[in-house]
Amino acid sequence: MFVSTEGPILHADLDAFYASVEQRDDPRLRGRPVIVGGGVVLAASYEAKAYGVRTAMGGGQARRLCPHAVVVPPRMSAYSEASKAVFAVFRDTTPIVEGISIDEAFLDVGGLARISGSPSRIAARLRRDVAERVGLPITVGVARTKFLAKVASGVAKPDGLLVVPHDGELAFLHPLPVERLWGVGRVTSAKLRDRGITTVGQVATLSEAQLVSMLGRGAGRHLHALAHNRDPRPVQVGRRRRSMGAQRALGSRYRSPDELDAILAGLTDRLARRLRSAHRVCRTVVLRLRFADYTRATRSHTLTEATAGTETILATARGLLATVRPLIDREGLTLIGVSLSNLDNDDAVQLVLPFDEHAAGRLDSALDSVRNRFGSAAVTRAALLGRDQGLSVPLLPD
DNA sequence: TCTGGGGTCCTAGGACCC
DNA sequence: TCTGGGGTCCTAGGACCC
Repeated sequence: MFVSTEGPILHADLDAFYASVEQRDDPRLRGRPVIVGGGVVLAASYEAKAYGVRTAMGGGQARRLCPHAVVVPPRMSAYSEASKAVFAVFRDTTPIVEGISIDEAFLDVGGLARISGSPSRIAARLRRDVAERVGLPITVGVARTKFLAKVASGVAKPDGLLVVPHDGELAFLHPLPVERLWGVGRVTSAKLRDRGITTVGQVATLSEAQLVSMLGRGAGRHLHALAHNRDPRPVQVGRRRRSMGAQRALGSRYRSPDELDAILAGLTDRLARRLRSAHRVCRTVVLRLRFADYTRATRSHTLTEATAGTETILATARGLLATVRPLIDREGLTLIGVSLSNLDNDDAVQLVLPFDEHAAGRLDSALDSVRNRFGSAAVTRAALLGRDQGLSVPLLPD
């Protein structure tokens, strides 16, 4: 993992990504309101957003708001391909790229000044390159920190470019509504507004202790730092996925146990294939449920050995499902999902030592020999699995 | 307004270890 | 026998993001 040390930072965010790809690929859709996804809105073009259509809105409501919108089914492979092309442009701009999702990334352009010009010139060229090479509109925010760059792109959308100057950071930040802050969603926003706090500047007048008592330790500290424009997080290259999941909405219809089992098997099979093609293994299987009243529940089980085998994962998921039968019968299931976590590389080396009373002492010498063979960075975790398994040390090869 | 599918991170209690 | 502090892992739930 490579971590940069300097700014400035660009936040590049494709506009109405799925809808823009549809408009790019079908000229008849250009200039018209486009909604991707029928049951639920996955993306809406800016022409549709003008009528109040929003991502995650129910399809019925979206069509009522904008009856003349063109509704198209999603084409995930087209979006995935477009995303790869855009990320290639990002990496031609700077090697320090941190992908956040399919349609946005942070780029550290510190140190590029002599080669590529000022950050605003770099950002303008990036926008032009994405338009020319991929044919999509993209908004770029430029600032000294990740957080501020992200806020800037949000303010500049769509098809915009906004640079926050060093001496104008708080003047830019403090008048904004609290919902602009990354990490302030429905619940946090309601808690703040209940106390009459609506702008970032007002958040900045509160002490960290006040925010922590209002929102909890993590969120309170986070918000306090952001309101004072403190964000030391570097742009990180090569972050790896920490979990992988698949889920399916079931509607309100009753599903027999056999039907549920078949759905579970389908989800698990898909997921295990994805896991293997990513050359990863998992150790924890999580069953996700959502009920008719939209409450949620999860059940998880952690295996002693990592696996990417469909049979092992399915058997674990079935075991978890069996424990929640009564809950399902009582509440009515509307969504079922499986998520895999505790991921590792499938070529991680496992070093197993026989267990005895001297094992803990021997572990140190074993680790030393492993460090000598693979380098010190190779040792990522040491776990005592129990007497039967002995000591197991999963390793990442160089 | 009745909500898809994919993720991240945090919290908190309990088990277990030193 | 009772007491303590510190750490990791597992499980479950929740907020938030795109």
